[in-house]
Amino acid sequence: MFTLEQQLAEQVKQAVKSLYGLETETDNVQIQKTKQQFEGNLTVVVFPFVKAARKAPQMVAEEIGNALVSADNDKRIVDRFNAVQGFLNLVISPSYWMQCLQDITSSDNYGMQPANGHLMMVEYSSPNTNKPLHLGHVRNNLLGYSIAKIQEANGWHVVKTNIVNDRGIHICKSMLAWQLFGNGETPESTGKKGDHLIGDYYVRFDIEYKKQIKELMAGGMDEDTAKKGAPLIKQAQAMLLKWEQGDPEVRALWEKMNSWVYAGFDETYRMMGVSFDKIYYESQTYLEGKKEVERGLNEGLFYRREDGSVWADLTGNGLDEKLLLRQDGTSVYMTQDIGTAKLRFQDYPIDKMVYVVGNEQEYHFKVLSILLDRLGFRFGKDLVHFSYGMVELPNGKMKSREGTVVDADDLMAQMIADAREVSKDKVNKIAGISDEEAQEIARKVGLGALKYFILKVDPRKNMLFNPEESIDFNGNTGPFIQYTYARIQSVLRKAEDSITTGNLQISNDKEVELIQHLAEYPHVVRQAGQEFSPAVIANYCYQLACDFNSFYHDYSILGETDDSIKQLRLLLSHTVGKVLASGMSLLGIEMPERM
RNA sequence: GGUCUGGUAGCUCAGCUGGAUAGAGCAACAGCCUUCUAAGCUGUGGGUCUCGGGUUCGAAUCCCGACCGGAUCACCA
Repeated sequence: MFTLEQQLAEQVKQAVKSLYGLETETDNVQIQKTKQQFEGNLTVVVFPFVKAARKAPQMVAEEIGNALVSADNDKRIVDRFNAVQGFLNLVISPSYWMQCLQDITSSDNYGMQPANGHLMMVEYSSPNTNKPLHLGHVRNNLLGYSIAKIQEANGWHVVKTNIVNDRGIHICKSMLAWQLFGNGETPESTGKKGDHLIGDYYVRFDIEYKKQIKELMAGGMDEDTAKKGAPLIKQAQAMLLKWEQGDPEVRALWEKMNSWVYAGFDETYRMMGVSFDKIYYESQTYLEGKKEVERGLNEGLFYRREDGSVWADLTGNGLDEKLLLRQDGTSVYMTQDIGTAKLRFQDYPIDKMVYVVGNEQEYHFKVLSILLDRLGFRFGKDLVHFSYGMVELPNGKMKSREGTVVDADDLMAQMIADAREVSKDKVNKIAGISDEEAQEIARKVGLGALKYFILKVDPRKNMLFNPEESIDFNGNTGPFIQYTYARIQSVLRKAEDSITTGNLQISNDKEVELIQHLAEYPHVVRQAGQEFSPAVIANYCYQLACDFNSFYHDYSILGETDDSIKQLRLLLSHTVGKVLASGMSLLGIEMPERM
């Protein structure tokens, strides 16, 4: 099936050929949506043909317009036109639009591409196990989940994965602080989520550590020596060493504390509505990475310095030299990522690997790509680093240690509470609704507001979040779109017995605009996939909801007396609801049936 | 300093593969509920698209330069 644009482009191509003898490609025919202030649905820009025609733009537009209008009956889709300078505004015939609406309505999985037989793995979230998730992770999780959904819609078989950074000095710090100051506290004994409890001890470590540094410096030591020599950091490093040696006591403590954290993360993920098909743990992949580095060393791809550390020379790639193994033989971030990549490609027939990681790590992924390629992994060269921007607060970046982080659990709870509060102001809305249902609606709306707020902005750009100002529920927001959907469902519920399969009749421009908008959905999904941009979907849904609300305000659906007009409006409303729900689901946003 | 990236209304953001008079939301102001859900609709005000050159029929959009901001260039992750 050809799109309207494709059909028109073909016709313009023919017209230009017969009128001016100019051979052109349909790709060169510029067609855009007609601006609001002119009559028409689509506009052909005729400037490119002016030269060959040797006529004024206005004249060229009119000649092409006439050719389109006088096309054979079976091909004729242009009802009439108007030409404004070099712009040929086309009014598409109502019969085309009605057929279009019916095609959209009757298609299953409208906007979704058929399976392409390829597997894409999307890595996102990737938390450290020493503190709870914050707003930065929220953006990562929402983007990762949405990208996975969008690529699925574009025909990929997607495997969502998570690499948990469960080992290293950071978790040892929490473990040590808990051992020293914890008095055996547990999530059960404190009523705290496990990740928050561990986070508290991570902070506690830092406080005690700073105290020691201060004391040492008061005793005349310089700062650097104090930082390196403080007993606490020595103890933490000793603990890490024991961990690497497999010391049973340390391992047992580590297992216990990580299990608390995972229970906490699970709860956060569940509330956020994200999930994974396969989770990797760095404690299980870093050794594989070391093996690969050793192999590379033996094959002469890397080199060892005198101090025993192992490096990759990337100067030939325009980069620097990169450390792969420390002089004590322990692995670094890069080593682990190599190991993780290897295991993943052993586990799955991956055609495309996507890493959803902040733009601060662009250098890292550039290097990873080169190293994997050098090690002979065919997937290395074209791995995708989906690099997104930071979430900034009014006074800059979030800093864990300065207590300026916005906690993910708190934020979601706050959003839901706000949504509950807002709905209380809406009296006489939904009579006789149960408490549970009201809470469920508040959950969808609160989370919808948060998710939309984050996903509507271009992922590549940094975005600002002001904790002082609550996230809106009016205007260009998730709840606005959810509300539009709920309204539609309300109408459809009431219309249930008056839906027939009678004739359809278009009766105004707003209906046409809506159909035209609906027809763009598959293209929007494709574009979002190509650009890795949930924002494209979000903006589309907003526009569609705007158009529908305007239509809804101006015309009665159930009150329409002409049955064929009423049937068209019902069908149109139904389909708008369907597409809105589909689009929002690609953002991981649920739609309430009423609100 | 090298590399990457951004600068559009008071604020948050669209638009950026060149097209008509640059769009939304929030905030401000003024209207619209005995009628399908007012979390809605309509209107008013608000802009040297950072600045300067260039490319062309046409530039917020492409190119060059400047200024300002952010990221990165760790034996951190």
